[in-house]
Amino acid sequence: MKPSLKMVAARAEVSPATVSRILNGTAKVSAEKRARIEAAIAELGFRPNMAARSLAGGRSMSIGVITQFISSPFYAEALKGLEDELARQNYIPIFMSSHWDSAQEDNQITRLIERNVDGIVLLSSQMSGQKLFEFSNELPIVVTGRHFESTQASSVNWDNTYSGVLAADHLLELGHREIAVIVGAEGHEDSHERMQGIQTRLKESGIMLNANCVQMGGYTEQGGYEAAKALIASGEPFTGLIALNDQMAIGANMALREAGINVPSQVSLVGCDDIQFAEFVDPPLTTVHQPIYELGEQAAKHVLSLVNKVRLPRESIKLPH
Amino acid sequence: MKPSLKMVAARAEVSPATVSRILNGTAKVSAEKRARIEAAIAELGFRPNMAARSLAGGRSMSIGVITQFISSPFYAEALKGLEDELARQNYIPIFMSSHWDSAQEDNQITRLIERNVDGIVLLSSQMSGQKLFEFSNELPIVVTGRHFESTQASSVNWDNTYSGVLAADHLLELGHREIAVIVGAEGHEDSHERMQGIQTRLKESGIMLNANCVQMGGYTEQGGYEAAKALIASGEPFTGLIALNDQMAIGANMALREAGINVPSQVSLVGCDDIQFAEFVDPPLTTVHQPIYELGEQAAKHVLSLVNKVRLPRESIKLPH
DNA sequence: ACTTTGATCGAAAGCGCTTTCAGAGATGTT
DNA sequence: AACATCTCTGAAAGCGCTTTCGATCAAAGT
Repeated sequence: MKPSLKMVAARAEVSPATVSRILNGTAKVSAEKRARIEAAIAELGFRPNMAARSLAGGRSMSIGVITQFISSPFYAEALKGLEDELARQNYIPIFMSSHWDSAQEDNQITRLIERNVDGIVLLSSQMSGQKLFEFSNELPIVVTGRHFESTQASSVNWDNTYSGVLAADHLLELGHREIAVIVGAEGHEDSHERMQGIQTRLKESGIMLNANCVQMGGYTEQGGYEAAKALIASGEPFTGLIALNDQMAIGANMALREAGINVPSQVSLVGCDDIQFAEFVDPPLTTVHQPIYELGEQAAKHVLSLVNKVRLPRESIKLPH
Repeated sequence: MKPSLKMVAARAEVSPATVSRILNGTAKVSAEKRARIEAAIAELGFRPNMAARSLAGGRSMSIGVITQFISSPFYAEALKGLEDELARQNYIPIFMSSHWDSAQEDNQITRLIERNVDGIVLLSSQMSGQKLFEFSNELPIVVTGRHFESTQASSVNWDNTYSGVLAADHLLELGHREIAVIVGAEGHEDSHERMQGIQTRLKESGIMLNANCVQMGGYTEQGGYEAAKALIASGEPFTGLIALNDQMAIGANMALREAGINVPSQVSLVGCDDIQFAEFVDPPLTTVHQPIYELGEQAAKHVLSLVNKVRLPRESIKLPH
């Protein structure tokens, strides 16, 4: 059968406790025994059993990660960042999808807790602050895309306001004065912040955003497509168009093309996020790059710091663009 | 503290064994006790501890899933299919990326075994048949994108030959006689099979594929882009172009556009896979749809059947297009 | 020479479940 | 009425580790 810690101990002629100690580095062991144990481990091909470890030790060396949809192109790089950073510290991520459904999100978190994850990362969670707070009493939580802090929770985010500023600046520099925006969804902090940044800049340039020029696209290609159609149909003139994420920008691009409006000669289009596909759209999408990989990495670092109760600089992290 | 099975037992005034029995449905329990236990579970909000379960019971109710890259747009739907089907049977997937590196793949499998997964699904594994066989002696394995069978392993795949046939037929029906192909990578069964299908059809129409008209694109956008450039540079005339996956087709599309070759009026382009983004390319990509979601679902069904030693129809599954 | 201290290690008690084994009733059989 | 069969249940032994507690022995202090 599979070699167990006990067998290693027997072979190295030490007690199981000592083997455990060198496995975890929890106490000094004489060089001689250490050598014997390491030899035994190698000879037997011993690999500790995580179930037993987590039962006895109380930690599972795994972190739950909840996304809207595992394969969301938007989070692709973030997941990679998470995976890499966790692996570096010998943890594994357990990914789950909530499919934009807050009930499922709840349910998934419960399943993760049941599986003894040591902490949870929520990418763009929809959950109410109240619920979030309750969960954060049970185990360490890190959220992205919104602000949230408590003793067992922190958040990692980009400076969304600034990304709005960048998008607006780009259009202003090109000389556009009639600008339309496709926003995400109601109540999304990041959408709101980006909009904030845009409006600040426009106001500084003496431009007022007409309400007709702001449409909601729900962050999807389809939504962006429809939002752009609505903008065109509204008759409101615009020569610059900002979509608050790339997926909507791609949809909008299609709608513009279908309406016979050329990008970029007639309308300048700016997206946000710089997802992988952005460069393969025709024309390649102008977009505000966000350090997505780093977001994942930071999120990982922060849950682990909470798990290990190591103090990391705490105010919500804001990654630059 | 967290409620344990023992506490439930105490509250319901039965033995822990009986609680376990109703939890697992492993034996009949009188209606009266069942009711008491269920009440106790609800009142205490008891959730079994997976680590303990898997230590005692020998199964972890989790399946390892290895992909090249978790967020690969190609596997997006497959992962969803896996996730859904596993959830239905109360299992969870543990996703890991191998980043196209067979050493990492090895390493990840070891990490999964260490974590007591009950089975493993390999999406487009690069691993040698030998290794695969060794692992399949340790635990149930299902592979996709290649053929592999043993007592503890099976494979799920599409009928790739047929998808090649479909792509070729499409171009032939449009009247094309000069056809070029961008293939995947050396030694990839699926690429090979698709090519097989294409050549069969072309031969039937009396068309010989010139070696210059076949370029390798490594399944990436970038690779497709370069392959198309090479095709154009070769001077070989072609009016129909098949890329053996959509990502390469998207790259090829860019190269054609840059070369001033219009799609579809000058060259008809056909992709393969029907990934999410295919419809947002300009022009929307013609592609051979593959039931990717179903692939994931089937893969899940098959590992679980191996895990539970239930016999499912075994010859490798071939899903239609 | 005798107590203190410190370092290294083993015994043993769990962690929260599952599962075998056998006992106790209930039911059926001759 | 006596015996064989079932059905339901509890006691108890682990599953493979971690961790506390105290023992042991060498070095150090007085």
